[in-house]
Amino acid sequence: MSEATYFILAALLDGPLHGYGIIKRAGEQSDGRVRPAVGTLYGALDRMAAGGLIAVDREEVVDGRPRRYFRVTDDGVAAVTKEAARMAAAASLVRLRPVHP
Amino acid sequence: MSEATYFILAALLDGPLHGYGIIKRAGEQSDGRVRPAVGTLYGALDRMAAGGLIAVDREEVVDGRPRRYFRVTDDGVAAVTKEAARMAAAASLVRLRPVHP
DNA sequence: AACATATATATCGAGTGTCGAAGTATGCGA
DNA sequence: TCGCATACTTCGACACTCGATATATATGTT
Repeated sequence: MSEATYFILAALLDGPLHGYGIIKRAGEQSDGRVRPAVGTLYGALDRMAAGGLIAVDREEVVDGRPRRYFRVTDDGVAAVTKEAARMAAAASLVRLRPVHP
Repeated sequence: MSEATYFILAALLDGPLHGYGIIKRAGEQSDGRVRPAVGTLYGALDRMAAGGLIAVDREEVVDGRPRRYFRVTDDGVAAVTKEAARMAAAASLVRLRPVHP
């Protein structure tokens, strides 16, 4: 799983969001460090929808602008949880590394 | 920093290694989950050497086969440490997420 | 003896993912 | 009125990863 995919799924864990909302949420959740580009977002969204990790929740029109809300599926929750464990393990590799004097 | 880059740097933290040794070490350190392909390895090695994260430690010939040992530089240690912190934070995003009943 | 596997490096093309720009459109604040 | 934030889509350029290929030796397996 790519990092963009991970942050997009993480952004959806608190409830359905539309594309632009996901970008903002990812930025908030990472203190501004991760801001997926639009091209990245919609590509990842398409792939994840095809893979069953997310689904279109609903479509609205607000102020004449369309909004597509996505929600994470059970498979998506499982995938992002597994990925978080994998990342934590990878981080420990360096962070908890034995000292070599 | 890509994941391959991260695992290659992590593999070098315990001392200089040659290319093939890095692939094996990455596999060991990740319980077989990460095995960079040769193409990935040499590409990453070139990029990191150009970026000053690693350097050629020495070159040997063992059993008629050449070996190039790489070592991580101070910049490389700093980079991989920073990346580990970033990954741990990203993992916490999902792992320590507040419960939404 | 023949074959597969492991060790070891290098390169190349194919595929995938990421980025930023461009295009389209509205509302709001300076 | 100008610029910025909001909002979606598509496109080309670029970077990264993979696996195959090439080359070569040693060891283990059938």
